[in-house]
Amino acid sequence: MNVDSSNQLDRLACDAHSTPLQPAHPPALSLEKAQRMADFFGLLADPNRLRILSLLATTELCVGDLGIALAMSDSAVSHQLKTLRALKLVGYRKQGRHVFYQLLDRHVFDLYQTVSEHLDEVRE
Amino acid sequence: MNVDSSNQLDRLACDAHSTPLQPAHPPALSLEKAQRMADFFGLLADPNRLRILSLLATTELCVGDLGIALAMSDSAVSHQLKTLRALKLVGYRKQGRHVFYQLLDRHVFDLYQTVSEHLDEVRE
DNA sequence: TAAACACATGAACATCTGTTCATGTGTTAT
DNA sequence: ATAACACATGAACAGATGTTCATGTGTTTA
Repeated sequence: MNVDSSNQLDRLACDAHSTPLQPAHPPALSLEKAQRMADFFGLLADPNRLRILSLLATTELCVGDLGIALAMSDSAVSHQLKTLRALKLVGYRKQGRHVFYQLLDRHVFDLYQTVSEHLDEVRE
Repeated sequence: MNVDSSNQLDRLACDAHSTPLQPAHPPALSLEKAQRMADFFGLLADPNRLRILSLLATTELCVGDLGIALAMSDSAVSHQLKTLRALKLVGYRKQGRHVFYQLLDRHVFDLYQTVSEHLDEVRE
């Protein structure tokens, strides 16, 4: 185990001046989990991805329809859907030459709505 | 009102082939609101910002302590706190030459926890 | 079979983002 | 007053991200 006296938590500069702290700081998030959470939030950090999700929350749609409804190129839509697919947020169903996408994870839509309401409240 | 026959929603290509759709698609999110939501999620899309928030959720801390606990430079921490301050997610209190930051918006921490649990579930 | 269609995908490119580095402001200690 | 400290901030640079463009795959129509 690591008993290096230069351990970072040993030299918290402000403890003497501030509110008493826990004996040891909970080491926040591990970098690894913080990174996974950041990646997840990053998925929702694009207006076009949010708009795609908001449409799919209402009904199943194919790539072309999404492109038209959102004024995006088919290619751009397809790239975004690939991202959403990789994270298992949307599923798809092939029918002839069309591919219909659906929202897989309602959980995501809950987040979406929570933030939507939050923004309506603060209205900074 | 707009009755332009080239209206995008008039020429949805796949409607005839797919599940019946609403008479008119809800136009998803407006680009403007989608952008505001994306900006908000973008705030949470950085591992170091999440770790800062997770520490501040436990206790008030000054810039230097955050830097040490997270192994970040004071400058990097300060830049991130500036971002969080701008969005009114954290507040601060000056005491001597220290500046103590607190979490202002518990709402954000709820989101943080929701996603944390979500990731533990799916574990892709 | 050939052409048109719906979608996927890799590469290139422009933009955004987070860090470092240098410097500035205000406070405390000598 | 001077030096050291705690923090803020602008510029610059590197890495990540989203779009376009060109092209490829599979399906339907003529």
